[in-house]
Amino acid sequence: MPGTKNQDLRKALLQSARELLVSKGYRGFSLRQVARKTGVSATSIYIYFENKDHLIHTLIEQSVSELNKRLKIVYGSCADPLKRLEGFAEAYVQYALEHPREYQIIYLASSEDMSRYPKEKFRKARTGYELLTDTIKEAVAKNVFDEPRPRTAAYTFWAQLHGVMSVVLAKRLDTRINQQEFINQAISHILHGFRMRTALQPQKS
Amino acid sequence: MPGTKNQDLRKALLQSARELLVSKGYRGFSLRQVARKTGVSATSIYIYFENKDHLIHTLIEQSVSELNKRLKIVYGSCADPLKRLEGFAEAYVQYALEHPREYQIIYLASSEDMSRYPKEKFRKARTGYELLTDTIKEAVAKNVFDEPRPRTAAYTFWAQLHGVMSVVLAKRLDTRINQQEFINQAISHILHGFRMRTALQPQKS
DNA sequence: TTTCTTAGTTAACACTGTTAACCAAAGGTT
DNA sequence: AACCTTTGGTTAACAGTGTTAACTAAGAAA
Repeated sequence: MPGTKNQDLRKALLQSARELLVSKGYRGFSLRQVARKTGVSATSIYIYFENKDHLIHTLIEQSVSELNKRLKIVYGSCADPLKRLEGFAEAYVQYALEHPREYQIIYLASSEDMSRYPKEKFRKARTGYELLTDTIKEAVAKNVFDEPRPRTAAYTFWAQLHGVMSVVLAKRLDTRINQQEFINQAISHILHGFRMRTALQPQKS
Repeated sequence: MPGTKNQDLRKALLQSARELLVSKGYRGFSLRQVARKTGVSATSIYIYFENKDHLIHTLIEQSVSELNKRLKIVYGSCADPLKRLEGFAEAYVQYALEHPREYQIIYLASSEDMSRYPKEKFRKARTGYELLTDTIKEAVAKNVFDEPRPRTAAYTFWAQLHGVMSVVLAKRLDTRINQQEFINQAISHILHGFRMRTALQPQKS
């Protein structure tokens, strides 16, 4: 029935897809299951999405904008750049812990086996970086940081955070290490790494 | 022919598998292709490996021990703990850049869709962490670091490095950012984050 | 010589993503 | 009203996947 607004089915497919991805993981995720769950034939998916990768890209896009939304809130509610940076880190971590599967698929896009993540969506993903870059610039202006390349620094910041969370989510931590403590220590280290570096050279033995 | 030492075919399978994984990526990797390339039927693989995951685990194990070998060299050839730490970072980065596909499959093991990476192989993977932990302890002893939990710190160090390299390899960097410069800055930040933290609080505006 | 084990095979199952061919309902045009 | 075209969906099929079951041939052991 062409009567039904096509966007309805599209949304339903995305919803089913997300639920399946979250419950079964990426490996156990198939288009045919998505179709079955939605009560529609498998090929209908191709009316709304170019292919499997495109569907997943759309899922990722949603997750990214959810994460960015949280970052924007922090940005708007924190005046001090250093505190704001800390807030970014906490929001990021919180999102990753609350939605581990979603978080992981965000970074799935890049595992190069996946067809290239489209430029346009990539740009959208970058708004988070821009908030971060601005914050770092502010910190530099206030002489809290000494950072010649704020944009690069912003990427460094995210990259380090991502590494930490990917280790946590992969449950690759030594069992003797407390997870929350690990995260806290990592955030502290990361922030500390951005501090004014007077006298970089340590005392030689 | 039972005459052929079964380890020969096993090795040949692993070799084909590695080449395919490197050339086609994880997505385009299939057991049947491995078998075809090796000139054997697909089901023969199941004589030497429990299943696809187990084959990949073995590949990962090899890569991990290659990486660990490089780290051991650094460990043995660097007296100063701080320089050694830097050497670890460089060796790690170099390995990731030289063998990007291999590096990526190491971290593939954890993407949780994959069947659990066996404990025993996991332990082997930890020898790298131990070298690192020792080095950090040394640095603490020399009063270069102030680190209450060296083991946690070691994980933090790897996690951050991993984040950096995974961003680089996923080509997720803004085109305006120079890759090598990004890596260098990241390493510098990471090391800096471990430095003695006297006067942690910044001047408030 | 007969039996047993080993290393390998082929055939088959139940899936997968994706395409081609088809169909029915709705809308617009004459 | 009658026709055509588009839209949103279907079923059937293709080529490929991981994995299992049943089988076979070669060598070792009895």
